[in-house]
Amino acid sequence: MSKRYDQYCPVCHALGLVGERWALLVVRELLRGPKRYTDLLEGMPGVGTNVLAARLRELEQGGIVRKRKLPPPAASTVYELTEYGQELEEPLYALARWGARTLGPPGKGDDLYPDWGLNAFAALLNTEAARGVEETYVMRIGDDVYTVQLSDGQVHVESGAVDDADLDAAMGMATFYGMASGELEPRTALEEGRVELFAGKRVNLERFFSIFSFAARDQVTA
Amino acid sequence: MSKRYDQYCPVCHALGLVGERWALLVVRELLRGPKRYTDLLEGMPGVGTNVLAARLRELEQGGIVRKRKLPPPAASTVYELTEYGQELEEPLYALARWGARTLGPPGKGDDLYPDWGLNAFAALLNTEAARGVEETYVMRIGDDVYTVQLSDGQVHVESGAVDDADLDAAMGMATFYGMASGELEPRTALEEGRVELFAGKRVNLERFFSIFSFAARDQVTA
DNA sequence: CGGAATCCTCTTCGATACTG
DNA sequence: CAGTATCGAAGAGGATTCCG
Repeated sequence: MSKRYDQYCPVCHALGLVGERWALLVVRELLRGPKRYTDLLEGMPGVGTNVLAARLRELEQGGIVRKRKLPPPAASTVYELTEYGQELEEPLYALARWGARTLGPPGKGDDLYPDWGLNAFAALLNTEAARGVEETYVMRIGDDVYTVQLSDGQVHVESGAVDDADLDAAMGMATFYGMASGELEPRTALEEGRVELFAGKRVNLERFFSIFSFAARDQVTA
Repeated sequence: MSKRYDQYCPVCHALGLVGERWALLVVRELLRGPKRYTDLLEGMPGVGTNVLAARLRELEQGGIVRKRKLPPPAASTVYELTEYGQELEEPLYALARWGARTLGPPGKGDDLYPDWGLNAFAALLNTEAARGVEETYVMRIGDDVYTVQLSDGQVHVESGAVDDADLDAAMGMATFYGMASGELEPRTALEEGRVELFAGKRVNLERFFSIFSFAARDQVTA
């Protein structure tokens, strides 16, 4: 059984469900779809198989994660978030934005986890600025390529590029981080040649980073 | 030193700062103002003095908490949140709302922590519904009385009542929880005599709980 | 009396090895 | 592939003690 805080309080209750070490990382891994036990192990370096098993058991008891067996051809068991588990997206992204403010750009030895962008763009989305915007962007960051679609106030992200994007830009990770954090002006980055723009520049970088950032969020929400 | 997750990721970084046991409860305690070491101990039953001291040290190193000495008359040291620590309000409240959905109304043996409402109303605030609203409410819940002022999209809560409220209502905790969660219709609660309305009923309960709730939040944010 | 450091026991973690 | 079993190391919780 997981440790509890003996106090009647929503925060205590929430922490009783997902407050233990590794628990929220399991949620992060599952936010973008079901995964197998082994994939989870791989996505969370250092976890230790027994601890992962224990967390999954606790999360399952808490109604956050569900175990499911895939039909025969690929008869493996996967873990997925329940509806209640999916609702952790907002709190988790809020925490991620907060953390990103002091994270700093990645160094060369830092390992990004695969498909980091799938969560990143969703987390950075400024819902107020995105209202009514119907656009598609291709962002090529380091070795990763993402297509970000904005429609009806919702964001949809997937790996890879599409042809008819309103903006198609390539840059390094540190450059992206700088602009998303507000420390680096898109104009400056362009002048210094740190960003390369491809076909379909109907939308400029300023606009993109006014919608996706973790710096402006405070002013906007406040 | 606190345990870390060896992965370059905002969530990992955030959890490295406030992911350890008791850390977020310290933040909860300090959100509404500075507190002394002993007050913290009291507000977090079960913490153990060494663990609290360790957490405070780690939070101080992380730039989340600051230690300050009060001037001579009451020469005691207090702990307070830094600006960066204050920015945890959004993530923490998001987590609290999520937790509240499965918390259920309090039983008789459950101890509410003192001044729970100061955080609760701020956490439940639906910013979209509050836009442009300039009103003051007095909520008498169980033995606690709070004045909730809405102005300029911001909420201000304090203990006690004022005279010129737009709504002044008294109810039990379970009734309040039911209405805030959306499980209990204010109309029904009134018919059953579970809510008592006092002078100044210019605003009805429906309106109040359309602004303060954790049930409707998902539809609104989505 | 407020603000801790110390000591002790117990649980949990992380790593490796092993099994259906 | 999907875990369980085991073991040393680290951390939590509780009580006591110390310092200003």
